[in-house]
Amino acid sequence: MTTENVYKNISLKKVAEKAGVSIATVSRVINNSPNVNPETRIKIEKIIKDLKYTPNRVAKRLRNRSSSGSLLGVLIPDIQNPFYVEVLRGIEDVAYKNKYALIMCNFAQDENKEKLYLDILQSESIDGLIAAPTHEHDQKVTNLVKAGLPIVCVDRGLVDVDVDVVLVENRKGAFTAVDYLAKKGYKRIAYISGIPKLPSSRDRELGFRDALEANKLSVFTELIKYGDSRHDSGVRLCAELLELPNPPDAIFAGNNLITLGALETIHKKGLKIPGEVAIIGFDDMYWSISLNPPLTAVRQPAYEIGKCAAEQLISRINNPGRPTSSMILKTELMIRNSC
Amino acid sequence: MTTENVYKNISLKKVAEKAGVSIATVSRVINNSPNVNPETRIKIEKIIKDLKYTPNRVAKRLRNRSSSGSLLGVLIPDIQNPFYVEVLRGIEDVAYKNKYALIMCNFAQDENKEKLYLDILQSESIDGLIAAPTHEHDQKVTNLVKAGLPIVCVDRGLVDVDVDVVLVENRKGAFTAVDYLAKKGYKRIAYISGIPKLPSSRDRELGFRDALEANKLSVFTELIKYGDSRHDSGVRLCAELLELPNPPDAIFAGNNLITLGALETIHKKGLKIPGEVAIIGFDDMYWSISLNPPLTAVRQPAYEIGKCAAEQLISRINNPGRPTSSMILKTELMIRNSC
DNA sequence: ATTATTTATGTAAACGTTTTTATTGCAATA
DNA sequence: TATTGCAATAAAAACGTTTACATAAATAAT
Repeated sequence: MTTENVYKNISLKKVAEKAGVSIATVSRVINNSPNVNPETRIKIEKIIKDLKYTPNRVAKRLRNRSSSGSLLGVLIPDIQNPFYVEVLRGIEDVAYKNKYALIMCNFAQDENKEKLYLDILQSESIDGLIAAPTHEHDQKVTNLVKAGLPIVCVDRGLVDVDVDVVLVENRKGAFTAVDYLAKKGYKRIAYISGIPKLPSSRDRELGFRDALEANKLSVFTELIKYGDSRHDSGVRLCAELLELPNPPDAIFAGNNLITLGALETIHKKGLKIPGEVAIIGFDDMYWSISLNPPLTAVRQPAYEIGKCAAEQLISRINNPGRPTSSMILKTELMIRNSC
Repeated sequence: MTTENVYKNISLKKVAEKAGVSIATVSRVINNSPNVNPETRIKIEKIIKDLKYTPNRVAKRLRNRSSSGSLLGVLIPDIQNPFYVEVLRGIEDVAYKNKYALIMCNFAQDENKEKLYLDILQSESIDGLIAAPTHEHDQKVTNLVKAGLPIVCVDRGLVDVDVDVVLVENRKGAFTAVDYLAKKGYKRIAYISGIPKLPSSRDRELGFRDALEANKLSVFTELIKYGDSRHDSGVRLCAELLELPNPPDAIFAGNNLITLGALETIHKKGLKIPGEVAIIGFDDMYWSISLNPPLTAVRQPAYEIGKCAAEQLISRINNPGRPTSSMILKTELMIRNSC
């Protein structure tokens, strides 16, 4: 049933034996505590090298509830979304530099899965967590924050508790995009929203409405569609829009995956972009230029988000007392040919 | 300097106290071992529920070198590559179903980073590893296999040791693609290869050559370019190809990222696809249809690869003695409009 | 010369499990 | 009745660390 690995690492004990010294002393040289005889230190260091000793991170974590340079959790909603992949890259780079390993949890927008993963993370005694919670009132994450686990939220904040957070200017970014559309002369602009309970979706909708108002365009409620932030909902909702008796002349897509889905639908219907319908996306991808047509989109600095979040997290781990901070990063309009 | 989390989980001890019983007994009901009084069991189960006890996975792993349902390592070369993201999804789904958490290690084609990550993984006492090693002779991974750590290789095998492996028919897939090109009448077909020391790159080149030969086309060595499997090399090598005095009329791109890079270059030069230059890719993406033009490509069942690998791994963990197996999955030509 | 302080090291407890071994009480067997 | 066997449980060791405490020797202070 259960198994046994043959391989076994060198432990402190082995090193101590070889050096004719107690494990405490060896531990001290490893964590270079003061008060160890320079000669002893050198001798032990040599043995450590010879034996290729590496400390056991599991034992370390068991002993020290939070041990420096150990394990970070990452809880993301959808690893198929290139945005989160970029965020992950940013996190990973920083984590690696600081000798943290990453437990990756992709909860696929499933709140049950999220809960289970959080249990696992807690039970793995992670040192900190970067999370994009399912929504602003996420109980489980909120509780963890309250319990004192270092946490940084990305893409979406938490409302019932004070927590570090890294976001982008969703409202402003959306405004820029839709304003651009309006200035180009489009009159019937649609919005395909991601999951409406997400603050990012709502903020983008606000930006969308701001821009329509600023340009004295009316908002047509039938042109606002709410989906689930995934590719299929882009496909489906875009079809619904285009089949309207009076379809939109331009579409603002709420995220990456929705944009791709919408493009798919438009192409399937054989419509010309931007001639018959224009499209602008929230979220840029490095291959947006190779899309048909090259996509105009609001770029989120995804890599930066991940990087900042990881830095914030590590800073909090090292200094749990410091006041919480929220970083709001800027977006950028990447103008190409889809509108 | 170091920190202390306030939060602390319920331990076996607490449960045992509450139940007026020894921790051994509690442990027994948890792992439902036989020989525990049904009444005691019920009583303890209730307390476990009341106290919301969850076992500490760290302690578990420390005690049992390999404890069922704990930690798996994933070592992948490039998380920016959508192919690996799909593989990861497959792995993650299976892992989650079996209560394994995943430590994600993205070594970004950097052998040093790979080594460091492997050290970390080992020191985390992972139960098993899914890896796409840097090359067939990867010392570190080879050693781990020899040491008895359950390992499954994906995308690339290991040559100095017997190991489970999940691959696709690279040679045949490449043949199909290039044969398709040839049958369409293209005469000067180029190949942009990924890292040449990877077996997958080499196999795809073999398939490429097979197809040229089968169609009585000559291979022009100046039309075979070797890169590093990344986006930039696609951009660069495609440019080199197109600037040749006698440029190719069709390009077979060795992977995902290369295809995207090549597309970028072709578009920058304002060439018509497939009129002025055709392109066919190895690796399909779910949004290939939205590219300009919709991309014809060889589809690897990436999700399946991940799924199979994870299943193989778990099966090996539960049964370390079983003979190694290699699974070779089929590819599929997705015909669209880029050639 | 005596006491206090510092320095280097060792001992042992603790983290939360699993598991081997030991200890009960009780029924069954002789 | 004495012995054996079994079922249920407890006790304790082990996994590999860190660290508070103890000890001993060496140095400094009185």
